[in-house]
Amino acid sequence: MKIEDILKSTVPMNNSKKIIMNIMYTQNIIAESFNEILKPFDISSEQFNVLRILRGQKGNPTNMFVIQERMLAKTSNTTRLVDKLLLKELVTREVCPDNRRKIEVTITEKGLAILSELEPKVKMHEESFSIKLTEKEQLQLNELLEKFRN
Amino acid sequence: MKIEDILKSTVPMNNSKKIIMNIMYTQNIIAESFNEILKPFDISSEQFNVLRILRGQKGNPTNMFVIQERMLAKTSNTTRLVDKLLLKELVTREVCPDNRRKIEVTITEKGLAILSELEPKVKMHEESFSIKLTEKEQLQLNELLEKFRN
DNA sequence: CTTTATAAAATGATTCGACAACTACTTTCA
DNA sequence: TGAAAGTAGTTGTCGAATCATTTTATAAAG
Repeated sequence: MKIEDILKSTVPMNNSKKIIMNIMYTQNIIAESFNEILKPFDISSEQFNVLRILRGQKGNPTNMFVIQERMLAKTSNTTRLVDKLLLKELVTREVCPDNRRKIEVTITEKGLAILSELEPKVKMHEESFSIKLTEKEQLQLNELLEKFRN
Repeated sequence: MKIEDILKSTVPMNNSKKIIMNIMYTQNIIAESFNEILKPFDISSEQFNVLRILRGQKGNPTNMFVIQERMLAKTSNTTRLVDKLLLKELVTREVCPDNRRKIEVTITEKGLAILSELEPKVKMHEESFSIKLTEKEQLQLNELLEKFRN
Protein backbone atom coordinates (compact mmCIF):
# COMPACT_ATOMS: atom_id res chain seq x y z
CA MET A 1 0.00 0.00 0.00
CA LYS A 2 1.30 3.43 -0.89
CA ILE A 3 2.05 5.86 1.89
CA GLU A 4 -0.46 8.42 0.60
CA ASP A 5 -3.26 5.88 0.83
CA ILE A 6 -2.22 4.77 4.26
CA LEU A 7 -2.31 8.30 5.59
CA LYS A 8 -5.42 9.04 3.48
CA SER A 9 -3.76 12.27 2.51
CA THR A 10 -6.14 14.78 0.97
CA VAL A 11 -3.35 16.53 -0.91
CA PRO A 12 -0.67 14.90 -3.06
CA MET A 13 2.76 14.66 -1.44
CA ASN A 14 6.00 15.47 -3.18
CA ASN A 15 8.82 12.96 -3.13
CA SER A 16 10.66 14.61 -0.26
CA LYS A 17 7.68 14.39 2.04
CA LYS A 18 6.82 10.94 0.80
CA ILE A 19 10.22 9.57 1.74
CA ILE A 20 10.07 11.07 5.22
CA MET A 21 6.59 9.69 5.79
CA ASN A 22 7.56 6.34 4.40
CA ILE A 23 10.53 6.05 6.73
CA MET A 24 8.56 7.18 9.77
CA TYR A 25 5.70 4.84 9.00
CA THR A 26 7.87 1.87 8.14
CA GLN A 27 9.82 2.32 11.36
CA ASN A 28 6.52 2.22 13.17
CA ILE A 29 5.47 -1.02 11.50
CA ILE A 30 8.80 -2.65 12.26
CA ALA A 31 8.74 -1.56 15.90
CA GLU A 32 5.20 -2.74 16.39
CA SER A 33 5.79 -6.22 15.07
CA PHE A 34 9.02 -6.46 17.01
CA ASN A 35 7.21 -5.57 20.21
CA GLU A 36 4.84 -8.44 19.53
CA ILE A 37 7.80 -10.79 19.59
CA LEU A 38 9.14 -9.38 22.82
CA LYS A 39 5.83 -9.26 24.65
CA PRO A 40 5.85 -12.89 25.88
CA PHE A 41 9.34 -12.27 27.28
CA ASP A 42 8.22 -9.24 29.21
CA ILE A 43 10.97 -6.95 28.00
CA SER A 44 10.75 -3.79 25.92
CA SER A 45 12.65 -3.30 22.67
CA GLU A 46 14.91 -0.81 24.44
CA GLN A 47 15.69 -3.30 27.18
CA PHE A 48 16.37 -5.90 24.51
CA ASN A 49 18.70 -3.48 22.83
CA VAL A 50 20.70 -3.03 26.04
CA LEU A 51 20.97 -6.79 26.50
CA ARG A 52 22.14 -7.19 22.92
CA ILE A 53 24.84 -4.58 23.46
CA LEU A 54 26.01 -6.27 26.65
CA ARG A 55 26.27 -9.61 24.93
CA GLY A 56 28.24 -7.95 22.15
CA GLN A 57 30.82 -7.03 24.76
CA LYS A 58 31.53 -10.74 25.19
CA GLY A 59 30.79 -10.84 28.87
CA ASN A 60 33.08 -7.95 29.70
CA PRO A 61 31.53 -5.47 32.08
CA THR A 62 30.31 -2.44 30.20
CA ASN A 63 29.88 1.06 31.52
CA MET A 64 26.90 3.28 30.96
CA PHE A 65 28.63 5.50 28.44
CA VAL A 66 29.49 2.58 26.17
CA ILE A 67 25.93 1.31 26.31
CA GLN A 68 24.65 4.76 25.51
CA GLU A 69 26.78 5.23 22.43
CA ARG A 70 25.72 1.90 20.98
CA MET A 71 22.03 2.54 21.33
CA LEU A 72 19.77 3.57 18.51
CA ALA A 73 18.11 6.36 20.46
CA LYS A 74 21.13 8.26 21.58
CA THR A 75 19.39 10.14 24.34
CA SER A 76 17.51 7.33 25.93
CA ASN A 77 17.84 6.97 29.62
CA THR A 78 20.26 4.14 30.20
CA THR A 79 20.20 4.34 33.97
CA ARG A 80 16.54 3.54 34.13
CA LEU A 81 16.67 0.87 31.47
CA VAL A 82 19.38 -0.89 33.44
CA ASP A 83 17.27 -0.47 36.58
CA LYS A 84 14.49 -2.44 34.94
CA LEU A 85 16.86 -5.15 33.77
CA LEU A 86 18.32 -5.41 37.26
CA LEU A 87 14.89 -6.00 38.75
CA LYS A 88 14.41 -8.89 36.35
CA GLU A 89 17.91 -10.17 37.19
CA LEU A 90 18.98 -10.01 33.57
CA VAL A 91 22.05 -7.88 34.37
CA THR A 92 24.27 -7.04 37.31
CA ARG A 93 25.53 -3.58 38.20
CA GLU A 94 28.69 -2.76 40.11
CA VAL A 95 30.81 0.27 40.78
CA CYS A 96 34.05 0.12 38.81
CA PRO A 97 36.94 -0.33 41.26
CA ASP A 98 39.36 1.67 39.11
CA ASN A 99 37.12 4.65 38.70
CA ARG A 100 34.29 4.92 41.12
CA ARG A 101 32.33 7.24 38.85
CA LYS A 102 31.89 4.40 36.42
CA ILE A 103 29.33 1.65 36.64
CA GLU A 104 30.01 -1.78 35.27
CA VAL A 105 27.02 -3.57 33.85
CA THR A 106 27.19 -7.25 32.95
CA ILE A 107 24.60 -9.54 31.40
CA THR A 108 23.65 -12.55 33.54
CA GLU A 109 23.11 -16.15 32.49
CA LYS A 110 19.40 -15.49 32.65
CA GLY A 111 19.85 -12.53 30.32
CA LEU A 112 21.89 -14.59 27.88
CA ALA A 113 19.26 -17.31 27.97
CA ILE A 114 16.53 -14.89 26.98
CA LEU A 115 18.65 -13.61 24.12
CA SER A 116 19.29 -17.13 22.89
CA GLU A 117 15.64 -17.94 22.96
CA LEU A 118 14.83 -14.72 21.14
CA GLU A 119 17.54 -15.00 18.53
CA PRO A 120 15.71 -17.16 15.98
CA LYS A 121 12.53 -15.15 16.40
CA VAL A 122 14.39 -11.89 15.84
CA LYS A 123 16.09 -13.32 12.78
CA MET A 124 12.75 -14.39 11.38
CA HIS A 125 11.32 -10.98 12.08
CA GLU A 126 14.13 -9.25 10.22
CA GLU A 127 13.92 -11.61 7.30
CA SER A 128 10.15 -11.44 7.07
CA PHE A 129 10.66 -7.92 5.76
CA SER A 130 13.77 -8.24 3.67
CA ILE A 131 12.53 -11.36 1.91
CA LYS A 132 10.33 -9.06 -0.14
CA LEU A 133 13.43 -7.57 -1.71
CA THR A 134 16.05 -9.17 -3.91
CA GLU A 135 19.62 -9.28 -2.70
CA LYS A 136 20.41 -6.38 -5.00
CA GLU A 137 17.49 -4.32 -3.76
CA GLN A 138 18.53 -4.92 -0.17
CA LEU A 139 21.96 -3.47 -0.85
CA GLN A 140 20.38 -0.61 -2.72
CA LEU A 141 18.01 0.22 0.12
CA ASN A 142 20.84 0.31 2.62
CA GLU A 143 22.88 2.54 0.37
CA LEU A 144 20.01 4.89 -0.31
CA LEU A 145 19.18 5.22 3.37
CA GLU A 146 22.77 5.98 4.24
CA LYS A 147 23.08 8.48 1.45
CA PHE A 148 19.79 10.09 2.43
CA ARG A 149 20.86 10.48 6.03
CA ASN A 150 24.38 11.79 5.49
CA MET B 1 28.56 6.96 7.97
CA LYS B 2 27.60 3.30 7.76
CA ILE B 3 25.11 1.94 10.26
CA GLU B 4 27.57 -0.61 11.63
CA ASP B 5 30.04 2.11 12.52
CA ILE B 6 27.35 4.26 14.08
CA LEU B 7 26.24 1.46 16.36
CA LYS B 8 29.87 0.34 16.83
CA SER B 9 28.70 -3.18 16.29
CA THR B 10 31.19 -5.80 17.38
CA VAL B 11 29.79 -8.40 15.02
CA PRO B 12 29.04 -7.92 11.30
CA MET B 13 25.36 -7.49 10.47
CA ASN B 14 23.61 -9.23 7.63
CA ASN B 15 21.59 -7.19 5.17
CA SER B 16 18.27 -7.90 6.84
CA LYS B 17 19.40 -6.53 10.16
CA LYS B 18 21.24 -3.67 8.52
CA ILE B 19 18.10 -2.46 6.79
CA ILE B 20 16.07 -2.60 9.98
CA MET B 21 18.74 -0.73 11.90
CA ASN B 22 19.14 1.79 9.12
CA ILE B 23 15.45 2.55 9.07
CA MET B 24 15.19 2.81 12.84
CA TYR B 25 18.23 5.03 13.06
CA THR B 26 17.30 7.22 10.13
CA GLN B 27 13.84 7.74 11.55
CA ASN B 28 15.53 8.86 14.74
CA ILE B 29 17.70 11.38 12.92
CA ILE B 30 14.73 12.78 11.01
CA ALA B 31 12.60 13.05 14.14
CA GLU B 32 15.35 14.76 16.08
CA SER B 33 15.97 17.45 13.53
CA PHE B 34 12.26 17.97 13.06
CA ASN B 35 11.83 18.50 16.77
CA GLU B 36 14.44 21.22 16.56
CA ILE B 37 12.23 23.05 14.10
CA LEU B 38 9.15 22.68 16.26
CA LYS B 39 10.79 23.60 19.53
CA PRO B 40 10.42 27.40 19.16
CA PHE B 41 6.73 26.88 18.44
CA ASP B 42 6.23 24.84 21.57
CA ILE B 43 4.43 21.95 19.92
CA SER B 44 5.50 18.34 19.59
CA SER B 45 5.73 16.52 16.29
CA GLU B 46 2.64 14.51 17.19
CA GLN B 47 0.69 17.66 17.92
CA PHE B 48 1.91 19.09 14.64
CA ASN B 49 0.71 15.97 12.92
CA VAL B 50 -2.78 16.41 14.35
CA LEU B 51 -2.89 20.04 13.22
CA ARG B 52 -1.77 19.04 9.74
CA ILE B 53 -4.55 16.46 9.55
CA LEU B 54 -7.14 18.98 10.69
CA ARG B 55 -6.03 21.47 8.06
CA GLY B 56 -6.25 18.73 5.45
CA GLN B 57 -9.93 18.45 6.30
CA LYS B 58 -10.39 21.95 4.89
CA GLY B 59 -11.86 23.40 8.03
CA ASN B 60 -14.49 20.70 8.39
CA PRO B 61 -14.84 19.43 11.92
CA THR B 62 -13.09 16.11 12.29
CA ASN B 63 -13.83 13.39 14.76
CA MET B 64 -11.30 11.50 16.81
CA PHE B 65 -11.52 8.35 14.74
CA VAL B 66 -10.65 10.16 11.52
CA ILE B 67 -7.68 11.84 13.16
CA GLN B 68 -6.55 8.51 14.50
CA GLU B 69 -6.62 6.74 11.15
CA ARG B 70 -4.57 9.46 9.49
CA MET B 71 -1.81 9.47 12.04
CA LEU B 72 1.54 7.85 11.55
CA ALA B 73 1.48 6.12 14.92
CA LYS B 74 -1.81 4.34 14.69
CA THR B 75 -2.11 3.71 18.40
CA SER B 76 -1.26 7.14 19.69
CA ASN B 77 -3.60 8.69 22.16
CA THR B 78 -5.58 11.25 20.24
CA THR B 79 -7.67 12.38 23.18
CA ARG B 80 -4.67 13.61 25.07
CA LEU B 81 -3.00 15.16 22.06
CA VAL B 82 -6.14 17.15 21.37
CA ASP B 83 -6.21 18.12 25.05
CA LYS B 84 -2.81 19.70 24.70
CA LEU B 85 -3.81 21.53 21.54
CA LEU B 86 -6.95 22.79 23.23
CA LEU B 87 -4.94 24.29 26.08
CA LYS B 88 -2.89 26.21 23.53
CA GLU B 89 -6.08 27.26 21.74
CA LEU B 90 -4.94 25.71 18.47
CA VAL B 91 -8.12 23.64 18.11
CA THR B 92 -11.69 23.60 19.35
CA ARG B 93 -13.58 20.55 20.52
CA GLU B 94 -17.33 20.05 20.45
CA VAL B 95 -19.75 17.20 20.83
CA CYS B 96 -21.24 16.24 17.48
CA PRO B 97 -24.96 17.14 17.49
CA ASP B 98 -25.92 14.21 15.23
CA ASN B 99 -24.14 11.61 17.30
CA ARG B 100 -23.26 12.62 20.78
CA ARG B 101 -20.65 9.90 21.09
CA LYS B 102 -18.55 11.67 18.52
CA ILE B 103 -16.30 14.65 19.12
CA GLU B 104 -15.74 17.28 16.46
CA VAL B 105 -12.33 18.84 16.45
CA THR B 106 -11.59 21.92 14.38
CA ILE B 107 -8.36 23.84 13.86
CA THR B 108 -8.47 27.50 14.93
CA GLU B 109 -7.07 30.56 13.18
CA LYS B 110 -4.21 30.45 15.62
CA GLY B 111 -3.55 26.85 14.67
CA LEU B 112 -3.63 27.66 10.98
CA ALA B 113 -1.25 30.56 11.57
CA ILE B 114 1.30 28.30 13.22
CA LEU B 115 1.07 25.85 10.35
CA SER B 116 1.61 28.63 7.81
CA GLU B 117 4.64 29.86 9.66
CA LEU B 118 6.01 26.35 9.89
CA GLU B 119 5.32 25.36 6.32
CA PRO B 120 8.50 26.71 4.69
CA LYS B 121 10.63 25.38 7.52
CA VAL B 122 9.10 21.92 7.20
CA LYS B 123 9.62 21.98 3.46
CA MET B 124 13.25 22.90 3.94
CA HIS B 125 13.65 20.15 6.48
CA GLU B 126 12.25 17.56 4.12
CA GLU B 127 14.36 18.75 1.23
CA SER B 128 17.53 18.95 3.28
CA PHE B 129 17.47 15.17 3.27
CA SER B 130 16.18 14.36 -0.17
CA ILE B 131 18.56 16.77 -1.87
CA LYS B 132 21.24 14.18 -1.30
CA LEU B 133 19.46 11.86 -3.70
CA THR B 134 18.78 12.26 -7.39
CA GLU B 135 15.20 12.37 -8.57
CA LYS B 136 15.53 8.78 -9.69
CA GLU B 137 16.97 7.64 -6.37
CA GLN B 138 14.12 9.34 -4.53
CA LEU B 139 11.56 7.37 -6.48
CA GLN B 140 13.58 4.24 -5.93
CA LEU B 141 13.81 4.76 -2.19
CA ASN B 142 10.05 5.22 -1.91
CA GLU B 143 9.43 2.11 -3.95
CA LEU B 144 11.88 0.03 -1.98
CA LEU B 145 10.41 1.13 1.34
CA GLU B 146 6.91 0.30 0.20
CA LYS B 147 7.97 -3.04 -1.16
CA PHE B 148 9.91 -3.79 2.02
CA ARG B 149 6.92 -3.01 4.18
CA ASN B 150 4.21 -4.84 2.27
C1' DC C 1 -39.67 -0.63 26.40
C1' DT C 2 -36.15 -2.70 28.58
C1' DT C 3 -32.17 -5.37 28.15
C1' DT C 4 -28.08 -6.26 25.61
C1' DA C 5 -24.57 -5.23 22.40
C1' DT C 6 -21.71 -2.12 20.14
C1' DA C 7 -19.42 2.26 19.29
C1' DA C 8 -16.66 6.51 20.45
C1' DA C 9 -14.03 8.59 23.42
C1' DA C 10 -11.88 9.31 28.08
C1' DT C 11 -9.07 7.72 31.86
C1' DG C 12 -5.46 5.27 34.57
C1' DA C 13 -1.10 2.95 34.87
C1' DT C 14 3.31 2.00 33.17
C1' DT C 15 7.32 2.68 30.20
C1' DC C 16 10.31 5.36 27.48
C1' DG C 17 12.47 9.59 25.24
C1' DA C 18 14.07 14.27 25.78
C1' DC C 19 16.26 17.46 28.43
C1' DA C 20 17.91 19.93 32.43
C1' DA C 21 19.66 20.02 36.92
C1' DC C 22 22.24 17.71 40.18
C1' DT C 23 25.64 14.61 42.80
C1' DA C 24 29.83 12.25 43.24
C1' DC C 25 34.23 11.40 41.77
C1' DT C 26 38.69 12.45 39.20
C1' DT C 27 42.04 15.28 36.94
C1' DT C 28 44.54 19.29 36.40
C1' DC C 29 47.60 22.58 37.45
C1' DA C 30 48.79 26.83 39.75
C1' DT D 1 47.76 20.46 48.08
C1' DG D 2 43.62 22.38 47.15
C1' DA D 3 40.28 24.97 44.23
C1' DA D 4 38.46 24.73 39.51
C1' DA D 5 37.25 22.17 35.63
C1' DG D 6 35.83 18.03 33.70
C1' DT D 7 33.60 13.28 33.69
C1' DA D 8 30.16 9.51 34.84
C1' DG D 9 26.09 8.66 36.21
C1' DT D 10 21.49 9.76 38.64
C1' DT D 11 17.19 12.10 39.31
C1' DG D 12 13.16 15.00 38.21
C1' DT D 13 9.85 16.61 34.96
C1' DC D 14 7.19 16.40 30.98
C1' DG D 15 5.19 14.56 26.57
C1' DA D 16 3.83 10.58 24.36
C1' DA D 17 2.86 5.38 23.37
C1' DT D 18 0.72 1.33 24.85
C1' DC D 19 -2.69 -1.31 26.98
C1' DA D 20 -6.63 -2.21 29.82
C1' DT D 21 -10.52 -0.46 31.77
C1' DT D 22 -14.38 2.69 32.16
C1' DT D 23 -17.88 5.97 30.77
C1' DT D 24 -21.39 7.56 27.88
C1' DA D 25 -24.23 7.21 23.88
C1' DT D 26 -26.47 4.76 20.28
C1' DA D 27 -28.34 0.61 18.00
C1' DA D 28 -30.40 -3.91 18.05
C1' DA D 29 -33.05 -7.64 19.98
C1' DG D 30 -36.48 -9.67 22.55
